[in-house]
Amino acid sequence: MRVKLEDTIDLKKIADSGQCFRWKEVADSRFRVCAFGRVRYLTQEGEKSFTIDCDQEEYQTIWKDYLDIDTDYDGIIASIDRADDFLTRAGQAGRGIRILRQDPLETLITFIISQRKNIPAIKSCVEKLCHACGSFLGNYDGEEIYSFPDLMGLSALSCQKCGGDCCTYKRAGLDSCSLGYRMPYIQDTVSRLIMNPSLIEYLDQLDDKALYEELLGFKGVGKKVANCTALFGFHRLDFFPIDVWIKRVIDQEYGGRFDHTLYSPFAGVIQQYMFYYYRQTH
DNA sequence: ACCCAGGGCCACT
DNA sequence: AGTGGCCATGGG
Repeated sequence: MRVKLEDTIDLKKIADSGQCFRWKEVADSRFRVCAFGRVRYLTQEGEKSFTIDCDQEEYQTIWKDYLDIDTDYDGIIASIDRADDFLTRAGQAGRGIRILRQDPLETLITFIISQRKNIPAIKSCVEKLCHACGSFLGNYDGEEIYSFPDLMGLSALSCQKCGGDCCTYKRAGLDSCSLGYRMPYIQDTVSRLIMNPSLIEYLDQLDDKALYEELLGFKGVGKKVANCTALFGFHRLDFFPIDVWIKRVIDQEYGGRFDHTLYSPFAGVIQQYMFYYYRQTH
């Protein structure tokens, strides 16, 4: 079906924005997206329109929320301080980026993995993890696609028999999915969630401050990963993750100090524009 | 071979 | 509260 919006959407920029790691451009302007155990193709039509291969009902119940269609991103760009030259340019460059409403578990695990990896390495690591303990969804573009594993699948990571380097990997012909020293972090997080199945639901209803503190309680989750998880996995648009790239922006463009609270409650959106723009130009 | 990556933990002050 | 060494792995 074809979708027309009031607001701008740019699929390529979203795919390159570092918030999601399972989008693949399979042809010009055409993206294969795997989320919520489904595989769909999104194709850019105009700057405010795209197509998706699903019916109206599925779009309304799943993908409209996922793509955060109800948030006015052009309005956020319009609110950027014109006196801030860098941010004005970043906002223009990033027009069309949206903050996806991604699955909280997938986001948490993925950003624990992300530490000390570049984006291509994160992508290949996540794909290995999906292949090792996700569900087979079908063949697409000549590739076997697997869902991001649920808690049951992830629990294979701490299989008692195999002591972590699990039989699931052997079956998939993989080693430890390149998780490296993050393996025990993931295992600990997964076991906490299995012991408390309503924990995600609980986290979701906390306010920003309380959510942040709770996220910091997971092993392997520090300030940066907690910020990314809150922003991308719980759609808390006011979180402002500071990674090596944003640190460079702040140091080189703002003399070491940038007050993101100026853009509350959308500081996280501003952060995405900075991140995207700076990476495009350096 | 080399450098670094959407960092966090732990042991020090 | 702030700092520095260390961590496992792979992409460029």
